[in-house]
Amino acid sequence: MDEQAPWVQQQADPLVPRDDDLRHAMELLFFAYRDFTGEADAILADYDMGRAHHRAIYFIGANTGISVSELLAILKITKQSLNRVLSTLIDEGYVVQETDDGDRRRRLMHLTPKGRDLEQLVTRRQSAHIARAYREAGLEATEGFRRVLFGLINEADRHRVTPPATPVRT
Amino acid sequence: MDEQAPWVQQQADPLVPRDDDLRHAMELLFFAYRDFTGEADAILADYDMGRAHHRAIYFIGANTGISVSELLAILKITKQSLNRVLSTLIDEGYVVQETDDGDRRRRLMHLTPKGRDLEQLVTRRQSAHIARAYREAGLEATEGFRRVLFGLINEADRHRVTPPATPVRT
DNA sequence: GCATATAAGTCAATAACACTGACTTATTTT
DNA sequence: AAAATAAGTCAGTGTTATTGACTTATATGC
Repeated sequence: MDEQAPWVQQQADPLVPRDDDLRHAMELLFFAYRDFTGEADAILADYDMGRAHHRAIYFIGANTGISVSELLAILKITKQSLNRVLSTLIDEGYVVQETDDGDRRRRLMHLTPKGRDLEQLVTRRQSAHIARAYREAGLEATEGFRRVLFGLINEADRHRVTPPATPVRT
Repeated sequence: MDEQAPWVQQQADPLVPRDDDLRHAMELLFFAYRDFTGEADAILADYDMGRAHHRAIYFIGANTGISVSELLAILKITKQSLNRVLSTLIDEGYVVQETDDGDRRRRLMHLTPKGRDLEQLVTRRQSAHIARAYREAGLEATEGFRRVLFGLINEADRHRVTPPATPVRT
């Protein structure tokens, strides 16, 4: 008796989304994310890197001076997984680490010019993808897109999203 | 000479999104997708399955009678990758294949009751996640969410998204 | 009927990305 | 001085994906 009878399943209240609307949302998320990341993956493959390298480069670029533990909290992977990626990026001169003067246990990371170049190459390509979708959907739709996605993020992690300099609307 | 001078970078035209708005969108996608899929991954781990198994179960459930090649086109993975996952699902009784009477080369797949149960267990949990975000964002925002995500999908694949029975608005 | 194309399945080898658990080193905090 | 924290490292493992070659069965075009 887990199933609802079909004649009461379709809710009149628009604040209670129907099952097929929720399925639709899940599929949109899957396909959009698949195509969005596929673009970056293709570029990174030319550099013998994968998605994990891109994520590290992106978030170090977006958070200059980030520590290893902060980056781990963003990526939600283990230290060992990050280490493999980070070692490569440091060895090949995309990222540098510097000891924090305030707390000498911490290693603050930033991109080298080479790292910045690669980050921008990928980010620009992905930006163009998003910019097109934004233009086609219209300004109001982009605000809704942000609101829903923000709501999908665990509350504890919402503060990690870097907000735009000036909000488009409140 | 790839960079724009900073004093012309901020566009007045709202249809040309700013760089920081696009970065914001990319981060929202990353965090939202991470937390959205994390939920399903956690459930599937109890069944010794991963994300790939879930995707297969989901799309077979959503497209009863789908062929192997159609499923490959949705997942955009190789036949070999799918085969490993599919073999497990068939061996353990979540999925069955039947030869298509019209074209006997094709194997049409559908979920068993056991498969349907698992699919619904995961889908319901994820639905609750989305339903909450939808409710919090409001009806208008959900429409924007859909419009932008749809625009992020490669045009050639947009027809693969199962639309809701009745569109919420046009 | 034969050649070609398509759908599915299979083999072997490989790589990217992730995991667990245990442990060391340096540094800061209590 | 003891405990906690940040980073790094070691060994072993698993999932998801890849490429390339190949087989089988069936359908289609000529």
